[in-house]
Amino acid sequence: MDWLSPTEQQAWVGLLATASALQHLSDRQLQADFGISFQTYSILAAVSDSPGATIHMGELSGITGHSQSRLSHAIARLERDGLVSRTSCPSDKRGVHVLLTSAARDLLRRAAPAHVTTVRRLAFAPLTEEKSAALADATRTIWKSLVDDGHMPPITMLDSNNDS
Amino acid sequence: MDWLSPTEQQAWVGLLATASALQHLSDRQLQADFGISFQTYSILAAVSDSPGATIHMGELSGITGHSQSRLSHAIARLERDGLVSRTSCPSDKRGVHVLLTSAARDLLRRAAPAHVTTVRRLAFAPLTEEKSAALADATRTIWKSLVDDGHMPPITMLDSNNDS
DNA sequence: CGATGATAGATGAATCTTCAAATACTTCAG
DNA sequence: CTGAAGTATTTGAAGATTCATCTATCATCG
Repeated sequence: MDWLSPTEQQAWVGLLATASALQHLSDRQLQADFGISFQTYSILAAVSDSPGATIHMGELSGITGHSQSRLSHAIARLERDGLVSRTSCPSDKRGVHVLLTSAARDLLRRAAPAHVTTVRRLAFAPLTEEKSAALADATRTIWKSLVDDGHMPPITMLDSNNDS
Repeated sequence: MDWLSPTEQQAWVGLLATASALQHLSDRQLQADFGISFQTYSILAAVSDSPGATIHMGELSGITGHSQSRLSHAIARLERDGLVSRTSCPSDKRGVHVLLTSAARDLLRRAAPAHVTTVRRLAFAPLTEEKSAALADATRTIWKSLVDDGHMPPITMLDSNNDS
């Protein structure tokens, strides 16, 4: 039985610790400046970025990586707080369309720049262009392998070809 | 206002999504094969790896990245389940030493190889040696910056003194 | 058509995490 | 030596997530 090599162990611990820390710090910033969690921001951003600014629960669950149940509870809270609305999908009445309210669009417009600035400062300011690319490459490679093995669904943004 | 560059955006999404997926899958494996969560494994491993196989709550909190409160609750559950014991530190009676029970040492001995195998398979099998090193390097660089800015405490394993 | 099995989502209970105190001990200033 | 301030940890309640289950809809086939 062999343990991980020193490099692998650093990569493993570094990956988990760094991702967790960055998410935590982003959360703190969003919470402090706009009173919303990172989760809320991610969900709203995902809905906003989808064509027609509306999206099925299932797709949203895939994009955000949340379980259906978790997403359902989260969307229920967002609906209660007046940030999204749900409408039954006309073509498939089992499905549900999630739609941003104008309050949410407003919030997103105000929060996005500060959030991007925070991510830049915390995650990318210390990295050279090459290191950022290497990070993107390594994580994309792992993700692709997870998708190929059927462990995870594909994420458009992480597909091998670059876009703009 | 500028958004992230395509590379940065891929690195950002990739980092968060990959870390979350890997942790989730590791958790599933540990849960299925040994009935313990990833969190439990991490805590037990951290205690086991510390000199004397005993550690203060505060240090453990730093190593695992959990808040003190969360750790306190988690350790209480582990104690209830017979995996750790707590003893008051003799030199500073505010402090608490956490100690593994023999059941926990046993569990860890049995679970470690399978866990390592899972991590290898999911995270490092698809990566070349260079990509693993690049991942370690990028995350270490970010972590160092977070430490320098006072956002996070240093982690010994991520200190820069190693290969590279 | 009506039964069968799959899919999308919602729900409640149990579990876990977070947040704001509370407790207990230590340190230091006066 | 006393009290004030700081440190290490715990606690309880509120909020979030998970797990198993439930409802409603769809798709297929006889």
